[in-house]
Amino acid sequence: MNPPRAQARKPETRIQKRNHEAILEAALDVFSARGFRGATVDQIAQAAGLSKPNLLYYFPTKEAMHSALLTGLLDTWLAPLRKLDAKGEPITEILDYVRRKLEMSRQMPRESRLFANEILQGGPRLDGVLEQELKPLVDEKTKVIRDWVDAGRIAQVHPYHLIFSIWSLTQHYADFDVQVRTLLPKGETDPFPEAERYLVTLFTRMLTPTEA
Amino acid sequence: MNPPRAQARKPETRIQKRNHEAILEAALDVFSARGFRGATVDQIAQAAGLSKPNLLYYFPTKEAMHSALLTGLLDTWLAPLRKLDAKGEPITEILDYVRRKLEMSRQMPRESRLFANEILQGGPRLDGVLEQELKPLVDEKTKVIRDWVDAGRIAQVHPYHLIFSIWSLTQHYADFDVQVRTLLPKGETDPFPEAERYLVTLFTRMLTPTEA
DNA sequence: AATATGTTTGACCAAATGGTCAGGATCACG
DNA sequence: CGTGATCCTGACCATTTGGTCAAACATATT
Repeated sequence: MNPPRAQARKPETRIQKRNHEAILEAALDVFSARGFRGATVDQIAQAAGLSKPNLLYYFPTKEAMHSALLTGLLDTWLAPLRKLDAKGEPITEILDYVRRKLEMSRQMPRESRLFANEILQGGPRLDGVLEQELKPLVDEKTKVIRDWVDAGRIAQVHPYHLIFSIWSLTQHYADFDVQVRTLLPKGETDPFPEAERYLVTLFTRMLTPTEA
Repeated sequence: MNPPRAQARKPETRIQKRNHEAILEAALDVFSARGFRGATVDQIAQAAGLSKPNLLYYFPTKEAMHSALLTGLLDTWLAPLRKLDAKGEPITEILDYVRRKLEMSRQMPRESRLFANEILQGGPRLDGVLEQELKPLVDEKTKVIRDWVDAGRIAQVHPYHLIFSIWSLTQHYADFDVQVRTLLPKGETDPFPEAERYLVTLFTRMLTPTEA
């Protein structure tokens, strides 16, 4: 009778699971393409193949869909950084991180745009997430990088800006996809192989310690 | 009697000029912060200190304000790239371009976000601009870079991806400002000085030809 | 089969929003 | 100072949109 809320943790029925997923999938499509305010519940409903009231049976509000997406995807989104291993070989670790992040831009451009849309507008619906989820992780990993620098295993770099640069360069290929594809010469239909080569070169040159 | 359209090119009165400017200024504020769909004419009116009908006296539609902004700002936005001089010293030229672009992110974050918002959503309101304005300029400048590479004056790099990387890295500090400021340690209130140092290092290492 | 529980929807509502309009206020200028 | 052009606004309108609800429909359980 009552909409299935996330509190009582009743075992989900098959229908619930199916529709829940269909809605989030559709919502990701629409939100990432038009932003929160630009998306309408009707559009999401149509994309999900359900009626509008039916969506609001599963999610109390449009906000709830958006927020379910954001929090649900955050872990996936941060997984590559989590894998950065203090015990690994520094340059390999960082290059692997770059590759994984670029791969995410290729495979999950909608997720990238969802976050981009949100942060662009000051992250009103992200609020605590940055402080509470992202910052601790970044603080931890910048420390790892700082140690590598101090040990002379990679060149002198500002750890935070290194991470920003990895994010910016990799996500660019998802977020600004239209622009990239418009500007690239006709022949190159898929920007990613070349992008990977470029970024690997860039970070190799940036991080390899100079003789002296 | 009739709203001042951009056709007859009548000499603008003082009032027209003042209000036109106030509206565009307000519109930039609101559009850049909330996106096209997220902005309301009322918000812009309030920000401009004018009444809603009065805005629509100067601009026929909300779209018209947005499009006036986009086309009006495009030249400013591309100016730094235009200045890239084929006759200059390659690395200096490129580093100067990076600095100018970063400076624009610092001084004109709203403009950066306006374009970002637009391109993120596939640039529905940008349409021909990318093809007709941006592409020719980029094609021209990538040619310059390619010549530098061929002459061995800078290291081997993919010219288009070099430009993408400059855009992405510099605009990141405007577009993702909230994130950058949230993550940076408390002490560093202004990310830009450190960002400049980081980017200059990065592109120096990236572009300096290797001995051999 | 009866009943309870879960799912779906057409019809509807209130608020927000882009835009209009008739008329009033103000300004430029002869 | 009078008159036509420009500028401005309150009131209004049509549409869109997030959300509600009662009732119908489906499914599981006994």
